[in-house]
Amino acid sequence: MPDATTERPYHHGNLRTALLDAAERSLREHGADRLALRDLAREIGVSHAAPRRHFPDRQALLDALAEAGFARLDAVLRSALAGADDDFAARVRAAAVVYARFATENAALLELMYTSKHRAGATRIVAAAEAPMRLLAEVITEGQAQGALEPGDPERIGIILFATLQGIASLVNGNFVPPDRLDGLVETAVEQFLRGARPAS
Amino acid sequence: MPDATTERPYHHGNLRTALLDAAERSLREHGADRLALRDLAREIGVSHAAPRRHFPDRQALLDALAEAGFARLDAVLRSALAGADDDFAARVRAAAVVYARFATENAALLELMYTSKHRAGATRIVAAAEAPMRLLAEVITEGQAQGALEPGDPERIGIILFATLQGIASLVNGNFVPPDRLDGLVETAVEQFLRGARPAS
DNA sequence: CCTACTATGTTGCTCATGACAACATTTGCC
DNA sequence: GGCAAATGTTGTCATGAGCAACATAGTAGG
Repeated sequence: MPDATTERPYHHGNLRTALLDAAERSLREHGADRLALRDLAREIGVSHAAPRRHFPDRQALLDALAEAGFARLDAVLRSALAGADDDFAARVRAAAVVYARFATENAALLELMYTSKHRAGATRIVAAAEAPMRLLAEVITEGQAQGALEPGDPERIGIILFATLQGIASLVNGNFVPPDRLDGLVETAVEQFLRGARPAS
Repeated sequence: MPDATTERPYHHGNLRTALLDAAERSLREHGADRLALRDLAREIGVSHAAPRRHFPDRQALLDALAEAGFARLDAVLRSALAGADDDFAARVRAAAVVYARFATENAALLELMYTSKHRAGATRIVAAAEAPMRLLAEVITEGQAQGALEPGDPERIGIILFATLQGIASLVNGNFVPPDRLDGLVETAVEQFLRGARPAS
């Protein structure tokens, strides 16, 4: 019987979600290294072993966070593109700005997302990453159709754009470049990209 | 008195270096997460508390590894550039290829190097990173002098090149892109960079 | 030489965490 | 209603980080 005052039913209801939420906050505040399952359990008010019912081990939770991160990134990008002009340059700019913002506002999460190395079972993460990458590739394809871009494998070109943005964000997140230079760098990168990948006149 | 057979003098001689070496191997084999000071101590044959005399805590060791990593990267880049042609495009290509190789052959180390977030005292790492960045900027400056590049802050342009390469390596290291595409991507990225940053004709 | 003094290692703790097992309570389905 | 699967709980173990007190080895003056 639940205690009327503390209101703690035996079953939490949706511990999994609560864990992911708490984990994301912890990630943001303290980084992945200091994220402890037991902390989350305490914070939520369940026993220290409860998380195990939803995530076999710590890494599984981190993987789930990364996976969700890519989904969110995809959503954010899609939303930005939906609101953007039809002009190819404008669309690339919009995507780039949004990506950069997402990447710097969720630095620790980004790290998690791209740090799948050394785990065999990162298949889900890689799959989740395909959505935003395909999205970029689609934008590229549009650009090629508009004649703004040289022909060629759109995926390859998209990957390079993706990589450039990720690299810039990574340099900012690592304090190698002051944050106030972010926008300028992204802008220059996009300009160069547009110039470098346009058809030979 | 040292035991003649086990040959273990009370003082190791240069534990610090031994620790860094062992740490780098462990990093390469198991990743930063599973790097344990006690493991290193065991492997080297000293007591579990010995590392503390050289690194106040685990993070300090990781920081030292990252710092050394940037030094090595700088050396590798310098060496590649020293052996490269005077031609600007050739120099950029050489640097890019070497960077990409270093980054993918030392994936876990690279991660450490760029993951200084969330630590206040990462000053040394950031400082160490300046060497290779300056090097890139110098190459850019040369290119501008040769007229192969548009004028403008060489640092900014160098950062973008740097970021692009880092991003590509990161995507490969994270298994988001198959390793055999690395060379092609780097090449394309360099071509686009050279086209995108050259002076408006 | 011999005596501090400092650097470097060692032993022995404490504490936290992840992982696991055995048990308890719900929930839902037949 | 009753049984099986979910979901939580308590208890335990192994491991590692960090700290303190102690031991040993170089080293620098006197």
